[in-house]
Amino acid sequence: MTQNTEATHILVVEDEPFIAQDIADFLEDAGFKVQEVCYDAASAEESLSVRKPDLCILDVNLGKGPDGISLAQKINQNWQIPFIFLTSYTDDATLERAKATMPYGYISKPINFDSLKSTIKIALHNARNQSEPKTLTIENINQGILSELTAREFELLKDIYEGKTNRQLTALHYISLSTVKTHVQRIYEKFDCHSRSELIAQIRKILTD
Amino acid sequence: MTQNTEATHILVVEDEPFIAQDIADFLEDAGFKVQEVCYDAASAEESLSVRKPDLCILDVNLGKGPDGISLAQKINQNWQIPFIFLTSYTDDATLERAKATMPYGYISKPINFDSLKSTIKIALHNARNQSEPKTLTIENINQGILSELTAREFELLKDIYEGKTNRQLTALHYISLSTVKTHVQRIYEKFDCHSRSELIAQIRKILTD
DNA sequence: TGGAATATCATCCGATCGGATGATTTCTGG
DNA sequence: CCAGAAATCATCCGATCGGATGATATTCCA
Repeated sequence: MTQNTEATHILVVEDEPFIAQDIADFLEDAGFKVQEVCYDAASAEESLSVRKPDLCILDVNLGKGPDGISLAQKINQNWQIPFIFLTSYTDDATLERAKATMPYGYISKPINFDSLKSTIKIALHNARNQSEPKTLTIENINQGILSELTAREFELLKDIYEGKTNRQLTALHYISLSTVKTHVQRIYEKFDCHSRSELIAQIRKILTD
Repeated sequence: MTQNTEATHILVVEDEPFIAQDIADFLEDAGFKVQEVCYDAASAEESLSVRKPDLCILDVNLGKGPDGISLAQKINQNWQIPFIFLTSYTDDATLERAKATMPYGYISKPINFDSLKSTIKIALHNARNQSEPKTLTIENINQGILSELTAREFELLKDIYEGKTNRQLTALHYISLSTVKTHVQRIYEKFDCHSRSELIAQIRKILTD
């Protein structure tokens, strides 16, 4: 039950090598795979862009350079990977900044490894069961349909999703009614549907999974 | 910043009186209001039904009687209050059960009060910023529109939201096309809109706030 | 450079929709 | 019991939509 078919990859970002090694050792013992141990935000970003871990453990304080919180913000922006903060002292101002990044957990030093393990498992579980509603992007839509939408078709799609009529689309996109209709027909084909409301229902389904 | 206009009320459920008192003392020091300290699940339920705290701290093991995890399930079912688990030992089977309740945090004994405080603050923040998408109920809809929908109109509305055409509605609800159209017109009036897709967009707006 | 993909516009037609109006039958609360 | 709300069905009409077909311009990559 602890071991899945695929091991959970964890990225550890901790500037103190002794502590970093302690954590890494514990994680391996607990059955996780440590993707990498990074001692600063820059190398962590490098590691993140190369291969996405399943979870990150971030020390809030990382010596010189960007701290763990700004790294967390980048994770949210670019990779949406769950992360857990680790910190040696907790002043309220820092905590306020940390809260805004919506961490999946928070562990204060000295580390209680029992807490760490549980927090990791719960973070992974919550992340998996979250299924955050996707945003309406052409990538998300194209993954859910037969043939891919073109950029222009997607532009129209966004407005259709907002309830616009064909006539409104002509004004919004400076094209003739004929053109709108042609695009709409192509969109219907790609979604394999036959009305606006059916289309919207399908989009919603794709976005909410 | 730590102190809001209204203090945060916390319910502590912990069967060991010494530890319970430690926690309560710490919470008060940290600026929280301890609503009550309960030594078992039954009295905790009592306290919950009388007055909803802002957060619960639940020991997983509560001696005899229901444990903290089954209490957590009831909280999810009835009150949707964020809670944090507290536990003295962490066996995997228990952790599996705990994960399913989607706790906002997990602290292992011996308690690191710094972690506890941070975890509480983050739990409260996450709970507040969740804004779970409302479900499509007649109550939620009626709160968002001018004149209230009737039960029948709402039944049709649900299918329209799913992308059904008027003709499909006749089959689904065993009524004539005329009747469907009359209902649909009433719905449009109440939403102050003029097409299906506009209606759907408005519903989505109401549900996602 | 030349074809494929994309974006644009047009015409025609039947289906469906949106809207107005009016009528009958329950159902329900005072 | 009665008035009003709710649900049902009908007819008529113009607007819009969905679908088919065909044409031209632009862009972009091989």
